[in-house]
Amino acid sequence: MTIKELSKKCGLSISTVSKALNGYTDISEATRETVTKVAKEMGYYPNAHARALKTKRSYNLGVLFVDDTQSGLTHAFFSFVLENFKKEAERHGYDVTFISHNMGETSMTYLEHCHYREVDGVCIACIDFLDTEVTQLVNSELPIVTIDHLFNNRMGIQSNNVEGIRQLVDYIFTKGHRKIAYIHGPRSAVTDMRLGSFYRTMEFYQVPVPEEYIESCEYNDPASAFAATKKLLSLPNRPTCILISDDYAALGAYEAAADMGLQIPQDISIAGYDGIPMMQLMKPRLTSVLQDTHRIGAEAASKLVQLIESPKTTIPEITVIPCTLIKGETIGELPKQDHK
Amino acid sequence: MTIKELSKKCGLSISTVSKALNGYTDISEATRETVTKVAKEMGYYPNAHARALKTKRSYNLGVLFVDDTQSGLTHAFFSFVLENFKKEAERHGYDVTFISHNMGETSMTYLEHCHYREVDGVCIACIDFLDTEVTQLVNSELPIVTIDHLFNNRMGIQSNNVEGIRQLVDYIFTKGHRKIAYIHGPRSAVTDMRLGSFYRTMEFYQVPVPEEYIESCEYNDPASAFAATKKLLSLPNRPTCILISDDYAALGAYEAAADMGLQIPQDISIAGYDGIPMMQLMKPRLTSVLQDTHRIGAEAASKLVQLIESPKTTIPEITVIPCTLIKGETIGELPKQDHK
DNA sequence: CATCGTTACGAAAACGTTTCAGTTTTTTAT
DNA sequence: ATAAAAAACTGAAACGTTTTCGTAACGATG
Repeated sequence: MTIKELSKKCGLSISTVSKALNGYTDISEATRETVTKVAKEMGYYPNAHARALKTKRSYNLGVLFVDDTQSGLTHAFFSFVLENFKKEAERHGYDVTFISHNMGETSMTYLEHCHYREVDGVCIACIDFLDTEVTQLVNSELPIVTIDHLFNNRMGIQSNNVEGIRQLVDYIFTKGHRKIAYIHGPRSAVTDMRLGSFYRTMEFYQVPVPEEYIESCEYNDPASAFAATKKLLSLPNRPTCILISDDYAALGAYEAAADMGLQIPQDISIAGYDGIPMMQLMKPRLTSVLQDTHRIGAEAASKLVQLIESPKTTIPEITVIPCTLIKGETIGELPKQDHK
Repeated sequence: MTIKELSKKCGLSISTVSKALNGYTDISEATRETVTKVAKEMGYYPNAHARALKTKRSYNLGVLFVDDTQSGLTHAFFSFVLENFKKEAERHGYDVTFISHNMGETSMTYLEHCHYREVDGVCIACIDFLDTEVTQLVNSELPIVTIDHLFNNRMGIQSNNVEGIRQLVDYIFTKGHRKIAYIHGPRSAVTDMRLGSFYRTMEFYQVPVPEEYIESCEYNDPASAFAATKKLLSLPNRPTCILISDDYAALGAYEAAADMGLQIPQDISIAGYDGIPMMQLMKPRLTSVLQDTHRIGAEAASKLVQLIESPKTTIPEITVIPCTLIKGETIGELPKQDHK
């Protein structure tokens, strides 16, 4: 079912049919109607490749997503962002192509893959943003939106990490905790914001943070969080509350506590970050900061589409998505005398 | 960077360059070498759309995946299958495109989407296989592989559900349980196999299954499993062990038990199905049947590629993937006198 | 009636490839 | 040295679109 056959059925030329379908104004309403009608009847859709070849628009959005734990689509948090990105992209008529650098035998750079598939734009998330291949991509002429990292003069979507941590620490304070440890993820823009917000909030409350209360683990990796939690729990001056890099990693903290015979939240309080649904089904329900994966994904997609479809009138901007505290059940209330 | 520019650099015609890159034999080794060398230097890759237009091969595999809970990429089990499918597809030089029926304003059928993007083949998983749009796709001329459902004369990948349930029930029997209930998923090929295997195994042990021990819930839906579990636990003649449709739904059973003040596995035993990693981090670790998501995804991709690349010599066959019992900690040992 | 403006349509080039059917060059055989 | 065969290369069409430019038809205008 090509446009040629369709035009034959309509008794019109190829160009007329094409124009009728693409909203050109030099087509009478009558013929436009018949064309669209016949097209619908025959289930005609313009071939995406032919169209892409001619117009340089593939209606494909690239997604670059490479996490340390190699979880890919199974990522406990980002799979939600991706799902919503995909849904919004489809709403705008775009399909999604995952960008990688090993296609068959030959390996290509991310940028080469983008050119090869002629994606109209790229969403970059959860990756080592300092990787040379990534910066090569960012420095290209392609429309780009990044999630959780900002590049100069590029669209960026950011969850409000500063506010998230602040709310979380605030809440923990109201529960009477002062000895608060933080197991943060590897150095990155996100980690810096959260850790910075943690320090500033603690400073605001004029509570010093002992150096040994700051540990690190991999994101999305319960095993490394398990190790870090055990380390903190073995400290002579043990913290009463531990913040963990993310919800999924927090599973390692549950395990570490159980391993040392400690009850959550009676003996030790913990909190995660992300607010993934599954952790709200745990006993006890994890205290966390809910990131709005729907808005993050959808905004990323719609901003990217906007950038593609109206490059002139669209200026790169950063969009901050608010997050919400989930109180959960893993922060215990400390007796009054322990309050400062 | 088009083939035209490349040919100019090489001082050869377009056709020669094309043939040199595509392994034609009427090209001297010398020129082939220079062409490949220059191509690599310049980072040349043939434009995927132009190539697809000409060759009718897009090197894109469609994935059709629509679950009841609308979880999409976030599906606790299938995201693993998809991730492995994608990895294997990429190894063969194929990208993955998700097939849906709402692209922009216009809605197209699954088959139309496939034609529109000219995917070379489709993997169908976790969907209502009786949907007319799905059968339309299955009856098309496209290479197709299905996961967990078999169509006549089509490639199929199947996890060994019969054996999985058998092993699980066997194990539960050795722990002394006789009053075993099953919360199965909605009617489907998979459900039929598992439920059938459950009945047959129980029959083998000559243990009758009371009708009220069979409940149902949605797959991947803790809420509905919660409800079904509560129902079973409220029975006058309460079962000692409950099988749940899948691991993620089993979270609902943990909750139902806690809700009724019952300890797992002391007061009630439960088991899931799938063996998703997260449930092995729960306390207590869920007893389950581990499906080999790696092999399921990878086999689906490689069989599909085989079907695409050697249609003559490839005959549709069903591939059965073995699964493994995960003993976990959620099946309690019943005292001897309770044994039959 | 000639001219002009509109309106509606069509011819053809172009996008970047692959591939068929030549054509030129080189090698081999006589 | 010449013809034939083989090897190496090239021209051009084709894939299914979009889009520029041209033109036919037609009513309106002077």
